[in-house]
Order: sequence, then structure tokens, then C-alpha cells
Amino acid sequence: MGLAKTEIFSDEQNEIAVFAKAFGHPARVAILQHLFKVNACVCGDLVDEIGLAQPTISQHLKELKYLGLIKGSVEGTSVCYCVDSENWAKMKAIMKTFFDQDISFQEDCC
Amino acid sequence: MGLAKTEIFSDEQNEIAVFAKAFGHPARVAILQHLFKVNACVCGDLVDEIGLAQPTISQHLKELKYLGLIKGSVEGTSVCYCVDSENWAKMKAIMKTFFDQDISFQEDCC
DNA sequence: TGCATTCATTGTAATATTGCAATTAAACAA
DNA sequence: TTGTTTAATTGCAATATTACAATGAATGCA
Repeated sequence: MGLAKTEIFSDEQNEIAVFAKAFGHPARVAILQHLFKVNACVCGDLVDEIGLAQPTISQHLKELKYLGLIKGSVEGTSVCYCVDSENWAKMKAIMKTFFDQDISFQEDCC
Repeated sequence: MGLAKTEIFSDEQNEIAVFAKAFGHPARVAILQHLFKVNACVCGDLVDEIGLAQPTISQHLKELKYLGLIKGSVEGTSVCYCVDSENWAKMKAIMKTFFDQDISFQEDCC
């Protein structure tokens, strides 16, 4: 179907999956890494830096923005993008809970 | 294209994306959570627990196994699955580095 | 106004993902 | 051996994702 049956999962499970999917493409990983590195930059810089076509970068930026992980502000004919620290922290907390499940985990079985 | 241009990204970026994609579906999140909860269980238990058809669960298990996050051992007609603690820890370390980029990050711009 | 720059949007092609029915394979039990 | 149970595999339909050319929208500049 190509369509996940989200209705049979908990909100938490769906939220984890949605965030994880955002990091499920190397271009979005690269965008975030570059934004952390330079603090803020313009869409065109990301196009040069990453090497995908401008519409493709724009599409990836749209997804990250939709999830609230980045924000953009218009500056003349450019748009300046940067990480949304507050939402990044919230996302981190959710993912950390998921990843740290192994803390109280006994040991492998098979 | 539906095909990511992995060759233009670093190994690290691709590795992060591949792991993240594994968590990008709520069924795989649910499978891992259940395995952590009960320590180990059989495929059929996951089918009952999660509520997707057996072939679908089997397919998700295959992906998690391919990434090394879980392992399975045949026990009669059943297959017992559990988390691979060692690889889980390795994955966590990689993802932690990615998520903790914000540690030395100044502040938002726009 | 007219033109250039920058980015978003639209449309489209190629590929990937998800889900399941049907089937197969393997192990066990009688 | 025959039947049962369990899980993997196959095949397929529906949808999602990725990438980009072409275009559009907005701003700034001459």
C-alpha cells in the first residue's frame, strides 16, 4: 500500500516514526549538520554545499520546516534558514526516551 | 526518482539516514519497544501484539535484522527474536553524536 | 519600468515502501 | 507418512518519496 497504518499505533510511536523519517534521508542530515556548523545560511548556500538541485533542497527544507526543526526568514530575495533550538531539544528528548530503553534491559536471548 | 543520491553524501550521513529510516515506521518502533519490554518473543507474538498481518511483520523484522538491531533464532517451528544489545549501543552512539550537535550551538538566527 | 536574483511551486518520471493474499519451507506431532 | 503449526517468501496493488526541469512569485536594482 505504501501507506502506514498509523491508526493502530500510539501517538508516541507515530511521533518517533515521523521524526525519524525526517532524518531518513542523507540530504536532510546534511542540511541540519550544515546549519549547526554555520549557525544560519541561505537556501542557495545549501544548494552549493550539498550538490542537489535547488528545487530538491527546497523540498527537503520544507519538510524540516513542517516538523518545526528549522525555521526560515525572508531577507530580501534570499531566505535565511536556521535550526529551531527549542523544537530540536523537544525532538531530542523524545528520541532519547526511545533510544534509552536499553537502560533497564536485561540481556540478549538468542 | 525515489532514489536517494547517496554517493554525494558522507558515509556518516548515509549511516545516520539508514538507521533513522529503520525507525521511520511506527511498526518497527513498536516491534523494538515490545522486544525491550518482554526481552524476547516469537514472531507470532508480535503479530498479535501489533495487529498487522504476519507477512508484514515478517518484512519489518527482516529490515531490523538486516541492520543488525535485532537477531532471531529458530526454536522448533517458531523464531525467537530479541534486540542485539551490542549493535543497539553502536547505533545509539552514532545517533547521539548527530543529536548532540546542538551542544556547541550558539542560538537561533531568524 | 525592465531586468536580475533568489527561492517556492508545479508537474512529471523513476524508484521505494507498505500491506496482504497466496504460497512455500521447515519443524514437530500423531 | 500425514497433518499441523509457524514463519519466510513471492507477487501484486496502492501509495510515498526523490529528483529535477520548467515556471512562478517576490524582492531589489538600474
